[in-house]
Amino acid sequence: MIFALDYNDTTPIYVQLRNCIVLAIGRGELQPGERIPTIRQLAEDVGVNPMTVSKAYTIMKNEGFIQVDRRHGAQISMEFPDHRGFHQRLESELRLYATEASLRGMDETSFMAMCQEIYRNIQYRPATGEIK
Amino acid sequence: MIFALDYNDTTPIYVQLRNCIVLAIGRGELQPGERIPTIRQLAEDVGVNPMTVSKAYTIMKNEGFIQVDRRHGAQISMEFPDHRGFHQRLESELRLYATEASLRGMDETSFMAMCQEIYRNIQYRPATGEIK
Amino acid sequence: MIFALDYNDTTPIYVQLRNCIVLAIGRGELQPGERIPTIRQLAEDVGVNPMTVSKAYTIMKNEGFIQVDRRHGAQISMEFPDHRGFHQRLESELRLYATEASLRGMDETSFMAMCQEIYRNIQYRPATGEIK
Amino acid sequence: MIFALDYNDTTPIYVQLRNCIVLAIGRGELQPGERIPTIRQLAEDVGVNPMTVSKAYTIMKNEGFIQVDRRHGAQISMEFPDHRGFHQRLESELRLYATEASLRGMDETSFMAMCQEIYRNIQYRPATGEIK
DNA sequence: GTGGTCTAGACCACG
DNA sequence: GTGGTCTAGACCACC
Repeated sequence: MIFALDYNDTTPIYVQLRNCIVLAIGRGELQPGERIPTIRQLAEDVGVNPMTVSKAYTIMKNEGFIQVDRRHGAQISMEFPDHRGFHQRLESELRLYATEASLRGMDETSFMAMCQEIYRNIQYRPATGEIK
Repeated sequence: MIFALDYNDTTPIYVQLRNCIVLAIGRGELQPGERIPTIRQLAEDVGVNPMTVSKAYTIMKNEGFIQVDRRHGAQISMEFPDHRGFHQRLESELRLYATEASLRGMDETSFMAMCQEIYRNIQYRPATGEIK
Repeated sequence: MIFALDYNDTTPIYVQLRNCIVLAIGRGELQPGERIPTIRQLAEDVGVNPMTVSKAYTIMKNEGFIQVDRRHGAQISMEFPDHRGFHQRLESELRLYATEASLRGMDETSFMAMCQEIYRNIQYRPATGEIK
Repeated sequence: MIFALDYNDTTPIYVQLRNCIVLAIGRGELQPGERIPTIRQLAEDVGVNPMTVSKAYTIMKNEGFIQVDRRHGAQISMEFPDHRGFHQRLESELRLYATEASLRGMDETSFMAMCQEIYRNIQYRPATGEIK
């Protein structure tokens, strides 16, 4: 597993790791139930401090993205239940970005096209629930 | 002018201030060309150090949201030209949030409805006519 | 006489005024010996404080660009003798900009072409001394 | 690393620091990829407040001259991409200085000679080959 | 250890 | 009056 970390970015490394894994699930590269490397292994692979990976795993566990089993290491969760406050956080972030896009001249059509194109590019579909 | 600052949030105060002002423009509460408080005034209003407000004004000036006139303090820009790299930043942020929404079970219809509802709630519309 | 002042620029207004007049001489719009408006007149024309124009006139007088005569107001100098330290200042400023241009990928040919094109666009030629 | 700061100059210290570093890159004294002192170290070396150095680093980071790595401090960028508006700024500055030089009697030959001599003195050359 | 943020208070140039 | 700069010193998150 290899990730593109940007040390010049102010985003903390452990958040970048978390984002990379979430995006990898979205792209279908990581499947629900799939094992992910141990903390030490991943730390070595991407060349960061194990503490940093540990922090990333901890928040992903808290967010419900991964399951940590002492015997089997960690694996991607089988499903991702709604997380407290996610809906609200999503709304407030979307509002901020939509506002900036609008101010900078992006009209509704372009904005919606971008949203749709991005959403449809996501490979992951929930295992439960019908696919529309 | 009163803003809701969250000191428990790790987001720096000056970024929170910047976001509040961008959102206020989007809501139509701040009009292009309208004066905004002086650094000292806003600092006193929200109870922070003037340097913190100054930093917020500096980045908003660099981003093109406000103009700073040595004589009269600052005002909202008349137009907001595209900013270096905004489109790319928007895309990568949207992808991250869309992915997380999808993982948590939000289908395309719901996601698009949310995006549209948020965009349509923005009051600001770019000036497309002649200068009055 | 009308100048394009940029209040959003951090360059002091009186320096902007000074630069505008120097450039106007270079473009041939202001001729050596030509009268320029009184402080009050120019202040009214461009809409700034008379103190600001006064400051601009003072430095231009010190730099040798204008002559201030109590009876006739001010006028463009007939010649512009070398000013203490100008050569050194020119060199150090050119070095800074040339360096930045080089770092950003501008090669010698492009840089020299730009310098020549700019110099040849200057209309003013000294009254004394042969034209080569 | 030692810099010649001029406290009588109105140019802000952090801009002077920035200019010193840009010039040092141009002279080849600082190589792309090379580490530069930590904020605290440089602050101590030149005898200014760390916040002043921090501001210099921030603008150099924004301008693309350095990269800041949370782990190891800062280093000179490997390449210096074009910066928004630099070309235009260069042109307007060159025009102002070329005009003043012409007014003061510097003919085209002398001016071009000076430009060329300065450019050729720059040691830095953009990497055009493969990455070693 | 690093850079980033914030404060309190001072001084300055500008207009 | 304004914004801009600088200091001294503190605290924080990150690694």
